[in-house]
Amino acid sequence: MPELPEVETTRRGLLPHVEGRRVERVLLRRPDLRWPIPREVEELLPERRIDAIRRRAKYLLLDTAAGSALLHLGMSGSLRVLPEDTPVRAHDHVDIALESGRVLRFNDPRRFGCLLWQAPGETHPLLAGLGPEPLSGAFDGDYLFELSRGRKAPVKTFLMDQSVVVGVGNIYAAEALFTAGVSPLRAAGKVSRERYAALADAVKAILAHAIARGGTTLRDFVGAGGEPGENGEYLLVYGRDGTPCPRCRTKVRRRVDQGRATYFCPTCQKR
DNA sequence: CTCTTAACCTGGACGC
DNA sequence: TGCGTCCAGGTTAAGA
Repeated sequence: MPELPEVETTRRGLLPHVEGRRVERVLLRRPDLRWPIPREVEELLPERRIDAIRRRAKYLLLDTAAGSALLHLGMSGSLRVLPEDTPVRAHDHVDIALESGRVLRFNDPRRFGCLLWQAPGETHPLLAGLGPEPLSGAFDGDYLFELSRGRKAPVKTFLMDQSVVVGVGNIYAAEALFTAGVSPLRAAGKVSRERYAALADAVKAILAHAIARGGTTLRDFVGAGGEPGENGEYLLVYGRDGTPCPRCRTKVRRRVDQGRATYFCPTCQKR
Protein backbone atom coordinates (compact mmCIF):
# COMPACT_ATOMS: atom_id res chain seq x y z
CA MET A 1 0.00 0.00 0.00
CA PRO A 2 2.04 2.75 1.23
CA GLU A 3 4.17 4.51 -1.31
CA LEU A 4 6.31 7.53 -0.55
CA PRO A 5 3.45 9.98 0.13
CA GLU A 6 1.80 7.65 2.63
CA VAL A 7 5.07 6.99 4.46
CA GLU A 8 5.87 10.71 4.52
CA THR A 9 2.35 11.45 5.79
CA THR A 10 2.93 8.94 8.57
CA ARG A 11 6.28 10.51 9.44
CA ARG A 12 4.81 13.98 9.66
CA GLY A 13 1.94 12.77 11.80
CA LEU A 14 4.25 10.96 14.20
CA LEU A 15 6.73 13.80 14.50
CA PRO A 16 5.09 15.96 17.19
CA HIS A 17 4.23 12.96 19.38
CA VAL A 18 7.36 10.90 19.02
CA GLU A 19 10.38 13.07 18.35
CA GLY A 20 12.22 13.90 21.58
CA ARG A 21 10.16 11.39 23.61
CA ARG A 22 11.60 8.61 25.68
CA VAL A 23 10.55 5.02 25.02
CA GLU A 24 9.12 3.37 28.11
CA ARG A 25 8.69 -0.15 26.82
CA VAL A 26 8.33 -2.26 23.70
CA LEU A 27 5.66 -4.93 23.34
CA LEU A 28 5.86 -7.49 20.55
CA ARG A 29 2.64 -9.47 20.16
CA ARG A 30 4.36 -11.76 17.70
CA PRO A 31 8.06 -12.38 17.08
CA ASP A 32 8.06 -11.54 13.41
CA LEU A 33 6.46 -9.61 10.61
CA ARG A 34 8.00 -10.24 7.24
CA TRP A 35 11.20 -11.13 9.06
CA PRO A 36 11.97 -11.87 12.71
CA ILE A 37 12.14 -8.73 14.83
CA PRO A 38 15.74 -8.48 16.06
CA ARG A 39 16.44 -8.56 19.78
CA GLU A 40 17.90 -5.04 19.70
CA VAL A 41 14.40 -3.64 19.32
CA GLU A 42 13.39 -5.01 22.71
CA GLU A 43 16.79 -4.69 24.34
CA LEU A 44 18.03 -1.30 23.18
CA LEU A 45 14.93 0.78 22.48
CA PRO A 46 13.46 0.97 26.01
CA GLU A 47 14.71 3.97 28.03
CA ARG A 48 16.10 5.60 24.89
CA ARG A 49 15.02 8.99 23.63
CA ILE A 50 13.88 9.09 20.01
CA ASP A 51 16.01 11.91 18.67
CA ALA A 52 14.56 12.05 15.17
CA ILE A 53 12.19 10.34 12.75
CA ARG A 54 13.55 10.09 9.26
CA ARG A 55 12.22 8.67 6.02
CA ARG A 56 14.40 7.02 3.40
CA ALA A 57 12.50 5.64 0.42
CA LYS A 58 9.47 3.86 1.93
CA TYR A 59 11.28 3.17 5.20
CA LEU A 60 10.96 5.08 8.47
CA LEU A 61 13.85 5.30 10.92
CA LEU A 62 13.45 6.10 14.59
CA ASP A 63 16.88 7.37 15.63
CA THR A 64 18.25 6.86 19.14
CA ALA A 65 21.75 7.02 20.58
CA ALA A 66 21.82 3.20 20.57
CA GLY A 67 20.79 2.80 16.94
CA SER A 68 17.71 3.16 14.77
CA ALA A 69 14.51 1.19 14.53
CA LEU A 70 13.85 0.61 10.83
CA LEU A 71 10.23 0.18 9.77
CA HIS A 72 8.50 -0.62 6.50
CA LEU A 73 4.71 -0.62 6.14
CA GLY A 74 4.61 -3.23 3.39
CA MET A 75 1.26 -3.39 1.56
CA SER A 76 -1.17 -2.95 4.43
CA GLY A 77 0.72 -1.46 7.37
CA SER A 78 -0.05 1.65 9.38
CA LEU A 79 1.53 3.36 12.38
CA ARG A 80 -0.63 5.32 14.77
CA VAL A 81 -0.16 7.29 17.96
CA LEU A 82 -2.83 6.35 20.49
CA PRO A 83 -3.56 6.69 24.20
CA GLU A 84 -1.85 3.74 25.86
CA ASP A 85 -5.11 2.22 27.12
CA THR A 86 -6.58 1.99 23.60
CA PRO A 87 -8.01 -1.51 23.09
CA VAL A 88 -5.96 -3.75 20.84
CA ARG A 89 -7.44 -4.68 17.49
CA ALA A 90 -6.69 -7.49 15.07
CA HIS A 91 -3.21 -7.23 13.55
CA ASP A 92 -1.88 -4.79 16.14
CA HIS A 93 1.54 -6.45 16.18
CA VAL A 94 3.86 -4.02 17.96
CA ASP A 95 3.51 -1.31 20.60
CA ILE A 96 6.21 1.19 21.42
CA ALA A 97 5.00 2.86 24.61
CA LEU A 98 6.23 6.40 25.22
CA GLU A 99 6.75 8.28 28.46
CA SER A 100 4.02 10.67 27.40
CA GLY A 101 1.36 8.04 28.03
CA ARG A 102 0.88 7.41 24.37
CA VAL A 103 1.75 4.38 22.33
CA LEU A 104 3.10 4.04 18.83
CA ARG A 105 1.14 1.06 17.47
CA PHE A 106 2.06 -0.90 14.33
CA ASN A 107 -0.86 -2.62 12.62
CA ASP A 108 -0.31 -4.72 9.51
CA PRO A 109 -2.88 -7.33 8.37
CA ARG A 110 -0.75 -8.88 5.65
CA ARG A 111 2.52 -8.66 7.56
CA PHE A 112 4.55 -7.68 4.51
CA GLY A 113 5.99 -4.90 6.65
CA CYS A 114 9.05 -5.19 8.85
CA LEU A 115 10.67 -3.87 12.02
CA LEU A 116 14.45 -4.13 11.95
CA TRP A 117 17.45 -2.51 13.57
CA GLN A 118 20.28 -0.40 12.22
CA ALA A 119 23.38 0.06 14.39
CA PRO A 120 24.80 3.57 14.82
CA GLY A 121 26.92 4.63 11.89
CA GLU A 122 25.90 1.64 9.80
CA THR A 123 23.65 1.37 6.77
CA HIS A 124 21.21 -1.51 6.85
CA PRO A 125 21.58 -3.83 3.83
CA LEU A 126 18.00 -3.03 2.80
CA LEU A 127 18.93 0.64 2.47
CA ALA A 128 22.11 0.02 0.53
CA GLY A 129 21.61 0.19 -3.19
CA LEU A 130 18.50 2.36 -3.11
CA GLY A 131 18.19 4.97 -5.83
CA PRO A 132 17.83 8.72 -5.27
CA GLU A 133 14.89 10.37 -3.57
CA PRO A 134 12.44 11.51 -6.25
CA LEU A 135 11.95 14.93 -4.67
CA SER A 136 15.69 15.61 -4.59
CA GLY A 137 17.82 17.36 -7.18
CA ALA A 138 19.60 14.09 -7.93
CA PHE A 139 16.47 12.85 -9.69
CA ASP A 140 15.67 14.32 -13.08
CA GLY A 141 14.97 13.41 -16.68
CA ASP A 142 18.60 13.17 -17.71
CA TYR A 143 19.28 10.75 -14.87
CA LEU A 144 16.43 8.49 -16.01
CA PHE A 145 17.44 8.76 -19.65
CA GLU A 146 21.07 7.78 -19.09
CA LEU A 147 20.25 4.94 -16.69
CA SER A 148 17.60 3.46 -18.98
CA ARG A 149 19.68 3.06 -22.14
CA GLY A 150 19.63 -0.52 -23.31
CA ARG A 151 16.91 -1.57 -20.90
CA LYS A 152 14.24 -3.73 -22.40
CA ALA A 153 11.84 -3.99 -19.43
CA PRO A 154 8.73 -1.76 -19.50
CA VAL A 155 9.23 1.82 -18.36
CA LYS A 156 6.64 1.33 -15.61
CA THR A 157 8.69 -1.50 -14.15
CA PHE A 158 11.80 0.66 -14.46
CA LEU A 159 10.12 3.53 -12.61
CA MET A 160 9.00 1.24 -9.78
CA ASP A 161 12.48 -0.26 -9.37
CA GLN A 162 13.69 1.10 -6.03
CA SER A 163 17.30 0.95 -7.20
CA VAL A 164 16.39 3.41 -9.98
CA VAL A 165 14.35 5.85 -7.91
CA VAL A 166 12.70 5.24 -4.55
CA GLY A 167 9.17 5.75 -3.34
CA VAL A 168 7.21 5.23 -6.56
CA GLY A 169 4.79 2.31 -6.42
CA ASN A 170 1.94 1.06 -8.54
CA ILE A 171 -0.45 3.98 -8.05
CA TYR A 172 1.95 6.85 -8.57
CA ALA A 173 3.78 5.14 -11.42
CA ALA A 174 0.49 4.91 -13.32
CA GLU A 175 -0.38 8.52 -12.52
CA ALA A 176 3.04 9.88 -13.51
CA LEU A 177 3.12 7.96 -16.80
CA PHE A 178 -0.31 9.28 -17.69
CA THR A 179 0.66 12.84 -16.84
CA ALA A 180 3.82 12.58 -18.94
CA GLY A 181 2.00 10.90 -21.84
CA VAL A 182 4.26 7.85 -21.72
CA SER A 183 2.95 4.34 -22.40
CA PRO A 184 3.57 2.09 -19.38
CA LEU A 185 4.46 -0.77 -21.72
CA ARG A 186 7.17 0.98 -23.72
CA ALA A 187 10.66 -0.42 -23.21
CA ALA A 188 12.51 1.85 -20.78
CA GLY A 189 15.43 2.10 -23.19
CA LYS A 190 13.17 3.41 -25.97
CA VAL A 191 11.77 6.41 -24.12
CA SER A 192 13.21 9.71 -25.33
CA ARG A 193 15.17 12.21 -23.25
CA GLU A 194 12.32 14.68 -23.69
CA ARG A 195 9.74 12.21 -22.40
CA TYR A 196 11.93 11.35 -19.43
CA ALA A 197 12.15 15.04 -18.58
CA ALA A 198 8.35 15.19 -18.57
CA LEU A 199 8.17 11.97 -16.57
CA ALA A 200 10.57 13.14 -13.87
CA ASP A 201 8.61 16.39 -13.55
CA ALA A 202 5.36 14.44 -13.32
CA VAL A 203 6.73 12.16 -10.59
CA LYS A 204 7.78 15.15 -8.51
CA ALA A 205 4.48 16.98 -8.95
CA ILE A 206 2.30 13.96 -8.29
CA LEU A 207 4.17 12.90 -5.18
CA ALA A 208 4.18 16.45 -3.82
CA HIS A 209 0.43 16.82 -4.35
CA ALA A 210 -0.25 13.43 -2.77
CA ILE A 211 1.78 14.38 0.31
CA ALA A 212 -0.15 17.64 0.58
CA ARG A 213 -3.38 15.62 0.60
CA GLY A 214 -2.23 13.18 3.24
CA GLY A 215 -1.61 10.29 0.84
CA THR A 216 -3.96 7.90 -0.95
CA THR A 217 -6.23 5.52 0.95
CA LEU A 218 -7.58 2.62 -1.06
CA ARG A 219 -8.24 0.27 1.82
CA ASP A 220 -5.96 0.11 4.84
CA PHE A 221 -3.91 3.26 4.96
CA VAL A 222 -4.44 5.78 7.74
CA GLY A 223 -2.10 8.47 8.98
CA ALA A 224 -0.65 8.66 12.47
CA GLY A 225 -3.89 10.14 13.80
CA GLY A 226 -6.05 7.48 12.13
CA GLU A 227 -7.23 9.70 9.29
CA PRO A 228 -7.42 8.35 5.73
CA GLY A 229 -5.59 10.17 2.93
CA GLU A 230 -7.61 12.32 0.55
CA ASN A 231 -5.54 11.90 -2.59
CA GLY A 232 -7.65 9.00 -3.87
CA GLU A 233 -10.24 11.49 -5.05
CA TYR A 234 -7.69 13.11 -7.33
CA LEU A 235 -6.37 10.01 -9.12
CA LEU A 236 -6.50 10.42 -12.89
CA VAL A 237 -6.25 6.84 -14.15
CA TYR A 238 -5.40 4.45 -11.30
CA GLY A 239 -8.41 2.25 -10.55
CA ARG A 240 -10.49 4.12 -13.10
CA ASP A 241 -10.72 1.65 -15.98
CA GLY A 242 -13.81 2.19 -18.09
CA THR A 243 -14.16 5.85 -17.12
CA PRO A 244 -13.34 8.65 -19.57
CA CYS A 245 -9.75 9.85 -19.74
CA PRO A 246 -9.67 13.30 -18.12
CA ARG A 247 -7.81 14.68 -21.12
CA CYS A 248 -9.39 13.06 -24.21
CA ARG A 249 -12.42 11.12 -22.93
CA THR A 250 -11.19 7.79 -24.33
CA LYS A 251 -11.99 5.00 -21.90
CA VAL A 252 -9.18 4.33 -19.44
CA ARG A 253 -7.84 0.81 -19.86
CA ARG A 254 -6.67 -1.71 -17.28
CA ARG A 255 -4.27 -4.49 -18.06
CA VAL A 256 -1.98 -6.76 -16.15
CA ASP A 257 1.68 -6.40 -16.90
CA GLN A 258 4.56 -7.99 -15.01
CA GLY A 259 1.97 -9.31 -12.62
CA ARG A 260 0.71 -5.84 -11.70
CA ALA A 261 -2.44 -4.09 -12.80
CA THR A 262 -1.71 -0.97 -14.78
CA TYR A 263 -4.10 1.75 -15.86
CA PHE A 264 -3.58 4.06 -18.80
CA CYS A 265 -5.19 5.99 -21.63
CA PRO A 266 -4.41 4.26 -24.95
CA THR A 267 -4.86 7.57 -26.78
CA CYS A 268 -2.82 9.92 -24.60
CA GLN A 269 -0.03 7.49 -23.72
CA LYS A 270 1.61 6.42 -26.94
CA ARG A 271 5.15 7.60 -26.43
C1' DC B 1 23.82 -7.44 -15.33
C1' DT B 2 18.86 -7.71 -16.75
C1' DC B 3 14.65 -9.64 -16.58
C1' DT B 4 10.75 -12.71 -15.07
C1' DT B 5 8.27 -15.31 -11.87
C1' DA B 6 6.87 -17.13 -7.60
C1' DA B 7 6.36 -16.37 -2.91
C1' DC B 8 5.23 -14.19 1.43
C1' DC B 9 -0.06 -13.23 4.11
C1' DT B 10 -4.81 -11.73 5.12
C1' DG B 11 -9.24 -10.01 3.98
C1' DG B 12 -12.66 -8.08 0.95
C1' DA B 13 -15.43 -8.39 -3.28
C1' DC B 14 -17.73 -11.18 -6.38
C1' DG B 15 -19.99 -15.22 -8.70
C1' DC B 16 -22.53 -19.38 -8.08
C1' DT C 1 -25.27 -18.37 4.15
C1' DG C 2 -21.29 -20.60 2.36
C1' DC C 3 -17.54 -21.63 -0.65
C1' DG C 4 -14.26 -20.95 -4.31
C1' DT C 5 -11.73 -17.52 -6.96
C1' DC C 6 -9.50 -13.37 -7.78
C1' DC C 7 -7.45 -9.19 -6.34
C1' DA C 8 -4.79 -5.67 -3.48
C1' DG C 9 -0.62 0.09 -2.23
C1' DG C 10 5.69 -4.09 -1.79
C1' DT C 11 9.79 -6.52 -1.94
C1' DT C 12 12.94 -10.38 -2.12
C1' DA C 13 14.79 -14.73 -3.68
C1' DA C 14 15.63 -17.75 -7.25
C1' DG C 15 16.04 -18.94 -11.84
C1' DA C 16 16.65 -18.11 -16.94
